[in-house]
Amino acid sequence: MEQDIQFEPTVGREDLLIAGKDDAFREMVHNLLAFSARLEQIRSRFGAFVGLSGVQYTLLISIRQLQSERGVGVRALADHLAFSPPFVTSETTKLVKLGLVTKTPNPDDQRRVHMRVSDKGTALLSQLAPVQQEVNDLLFEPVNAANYALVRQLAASLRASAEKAVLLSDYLVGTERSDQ
Amino acid sequence: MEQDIQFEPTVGREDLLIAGKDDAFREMVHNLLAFSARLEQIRSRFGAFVGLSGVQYTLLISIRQLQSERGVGVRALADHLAFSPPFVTSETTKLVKLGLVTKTPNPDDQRRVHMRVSDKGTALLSQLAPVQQEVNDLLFEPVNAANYALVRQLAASLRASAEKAVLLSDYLVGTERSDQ
DNA sequence: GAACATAATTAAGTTAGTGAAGTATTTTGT
DNA sequence: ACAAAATACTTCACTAACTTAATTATGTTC
Repeated sequence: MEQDIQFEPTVGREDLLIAGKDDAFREMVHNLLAFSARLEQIRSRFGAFVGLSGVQYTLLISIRQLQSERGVGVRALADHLAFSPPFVTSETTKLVKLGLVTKTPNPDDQRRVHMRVSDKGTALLSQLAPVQQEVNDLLFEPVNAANYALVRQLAASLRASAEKAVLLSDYLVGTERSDQ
Repeated sequence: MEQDIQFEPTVGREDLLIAGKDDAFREMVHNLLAFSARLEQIRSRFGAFVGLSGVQYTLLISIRQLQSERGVGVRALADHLAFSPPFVTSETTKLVKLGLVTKTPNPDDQRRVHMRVSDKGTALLSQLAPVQQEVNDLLFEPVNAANYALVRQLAASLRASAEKAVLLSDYLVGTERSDQ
């Protein structure tokens, strides 16, 4: 009987196939997809709590995360979140107008800008902290002392491999698509 | 010295704090965020490869995933992906017009609709399979035979806990926000 | 069988997000 | 030294993504 194979497998590596089928893999991807949709919903709620859109909230915490001593640039932030630079400019400008973020020119390169979360922005985020605690405690309930290190390591390496996968998919779509 | 604490921790559970700080947790969240942004980029590429938008591609594979013998309804699909039902209606109607999806009325309840991926849709997806294989192999490179079961289990339980966390955040934003 | 609830759609609008072009600055090659 | 090319950000003009509100049709309840 050959009819077992319903679809072409969407993954090739033997490690990720079970009895030659990708059902388990697909279910995993589908769960990750749903998880990621929920993360976005939650970010919208967090934003709403402090009067921001979900994206603005995401930008704010990403600036906080990426800002070094000096600050983070528009391009770096856009790349991180997979937004276009103009979009980052326009949304962060709103955050500046709200007084939550500062933009200062990079003294070494006047083209660049350094964005940082202002004191007011930090205050706003700390006002949100109790809500985040409650929600995050529940959201990451499956993560515990026993698997925390592993999950963190996994998150970091998946992020890295995903960056490579984007480049590969860009290449594949760019080339193979052209001869259609 | 008390100055060690820069920000209010964004998570409460002891398991997820290291020396009372949430730095590692925040980095993990930030990595998951970046990962999820890359997933979306990749879905756009997959879509582009077969002439669909990223969302349309996502809808197509989600229909395939959720369709039982009968098919999946608009509401169920909307909930799964956190879209509004009208949006699902309009985008899936496009897929129907492209012949990739079928919509048939539920015989038991004439209000409902059963969506299924058509043969043409299945063919389109299997045409994409080789690209998916290459990209997915790289994307999930950190997942291997040793940790596959665990990662799958984690994906499933995180999805479930995220669903609860959305409800909680809805509640918290709804209530605590009102007295501002 | 009237009142209510639910599923999907249509219509109308907003917001999110992009590409193209522009400005200012820095880098490169000669 | 300085024109040419490259880079960082912005402004502008627009498209696509997505939502809320109202509509239609069917099903449920008492």
